[in-house]
Amino acid sequence: MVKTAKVSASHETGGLIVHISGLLPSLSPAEQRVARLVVADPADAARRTITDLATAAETSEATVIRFCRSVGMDGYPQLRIRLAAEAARRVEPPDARVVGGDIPPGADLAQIIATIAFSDARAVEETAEQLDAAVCEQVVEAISGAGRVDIYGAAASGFVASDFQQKLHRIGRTAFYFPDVHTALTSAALLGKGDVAMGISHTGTTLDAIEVLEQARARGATTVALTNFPRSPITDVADYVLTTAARETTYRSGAMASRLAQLTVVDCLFVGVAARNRARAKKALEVTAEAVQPHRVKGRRA
Amino acid sequence: MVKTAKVSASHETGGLIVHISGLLPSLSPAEQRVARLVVADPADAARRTITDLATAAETSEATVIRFCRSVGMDGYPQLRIRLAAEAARRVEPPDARVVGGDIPPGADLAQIIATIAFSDARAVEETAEQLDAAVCEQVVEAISGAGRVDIYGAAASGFVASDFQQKLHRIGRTAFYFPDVHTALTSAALLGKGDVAMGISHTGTTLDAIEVLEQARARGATTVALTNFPRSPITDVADYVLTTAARETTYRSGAMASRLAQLTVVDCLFVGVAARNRARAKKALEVTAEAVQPHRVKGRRA
DNA sequence: CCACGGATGAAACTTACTTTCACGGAGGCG
DNA sequence: CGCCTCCGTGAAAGTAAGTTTCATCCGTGG
Repeated sequence: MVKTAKVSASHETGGLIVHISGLLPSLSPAEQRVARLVVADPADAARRTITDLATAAETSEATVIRFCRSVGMDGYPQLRIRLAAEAARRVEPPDARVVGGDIPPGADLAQIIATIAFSDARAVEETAEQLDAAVCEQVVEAISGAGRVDIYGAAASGFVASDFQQKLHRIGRTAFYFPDVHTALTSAALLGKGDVAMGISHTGTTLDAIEVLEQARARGATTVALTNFPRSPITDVADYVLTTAARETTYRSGAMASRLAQLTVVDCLFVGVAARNRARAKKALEVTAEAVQPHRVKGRRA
Repeated sequence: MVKTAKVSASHETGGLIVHISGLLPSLSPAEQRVARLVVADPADAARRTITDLATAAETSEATVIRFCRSVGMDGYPQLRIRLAAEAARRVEPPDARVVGGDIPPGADLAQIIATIAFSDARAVEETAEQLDAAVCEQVVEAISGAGRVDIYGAAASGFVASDFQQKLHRIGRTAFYFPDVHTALTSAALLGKGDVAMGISHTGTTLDAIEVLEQARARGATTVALTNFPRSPITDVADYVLTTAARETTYRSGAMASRLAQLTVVDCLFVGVAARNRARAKKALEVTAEAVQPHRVKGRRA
């Protein structure tokens, strides 16, 4: 558990708002009220005094301080300053009404496209911003040295898991993805020291993924979690925690932005692993590309 | 105090640093020392407490307050916040070397992350920009009215296809995805007028996808292609062509940005379809979300 | 039903910020 | 030449903001 402790130290710059929204579910009700105010209008919050903000959130100053600590700040003044900085950096979204998070009932397709692209792109950028390079590095190292890598994810996260599996496989690393929990658990039971198990769950509450990591950990394997919520249950069973920064809107079950954010992280890990052994990875990619050549139409593409 | 009065009105936003340097000569010696510190490193000044800054400027807190008033602020906290905001606005452009597209051999993970995030986010944004809303609208309409939707994609595009299938399924539309060409062809043969077949291929040269669309078209189904290359072979067999805008870099076989771009398009179509029948889609999402509830850890994510 | 633990706000407390005021030195005037 | 005035200055008092402590409340599980 010690190694994950330092994860919190990352967030030195940027992504504070997203970071807060990520922590939101893990906060107590009163703190959530504060968090919502802050997220809704960071610039405004930065202008307020602690008493003022406490009143606005219908709570006490003490709770506001607790909130500050919960999101990793020393105290209120620091939060204020970080919020001011964050707010200043903010790019004005194309259409405030649309981008507010939700898609209005009467929206036409052009609006929908703008909204989605905005939140998708933001998720990717913000995820990268708050990603802890040190933790990534360790995960890359673990994967590079692993005899075997098991990846698990359900539903939408399953695609991501599967995508990562395919990528690793293509550069010659032994990786598995099992859509079925039972098979995954069986496989996890066969992992050992030096192997890696990775669980992907946006909410971090998917029982199946947690079980798989637990099993893998019990066998001595290194466990990695990829989730949007830094304090969700899955992080309890992970040696390394990688977080995404997606604020899903309505249709959240559609898991749109979160999925892109997860893929971004996967890309980073993939390139990291590939970069560790450029020659071998490059060779593997060329060979695999050749293999599918007969399935392509020759000639123009422009 | 009269001299400073008029200054306060202007400079509501931005240019604070410049403003201060302009006023510098008109300030008293002790205030100038404060001003110089502030101008030299606004971000650092924002971090300091008033006592701290006073000590650093070898003066008293009172002078710092006077300085605040001299430059038109209400008090120290306001100055702090404005400085933080100002400092944050100075965005340093991402490392050109990294962002150029390719990843240099000696790159560390932080660089890799920045590069990937940049190209991924760009792909998403640019794809949305060039996406033809009218074509999307027609595709959405076709899918909404379809008795059945067959989606085909190979390898990386297969994930996207599968993702789309799952999404449509979740909102109650009959959609299929077959990882196997043979099965896909068989299925395509059973399509008819009013049905939709969608082929996803980054290069637009994947034979399998083309064959599936050809088959579907021959049966009277509406065919849709999703590709990065607007004039690639697959577009010849498609009634509607949707394009992505991803410029893949090295490791292109890794299909990173292209995949995100494809997913963005899929998201747009999905939301478009869902928006056509909000009530039904919402209901379906709720029901499906409930269905997996037992597989989640209960309680808040602490 | 009780014991427990977490969440919460009131109040005590500390620190940061602001104001007041007295000192000292520069310049002006008698 | 000396006194008077005014401005800049920091010490110290005063006020407001932020922080800690602790008693209470409420839901949970034994």
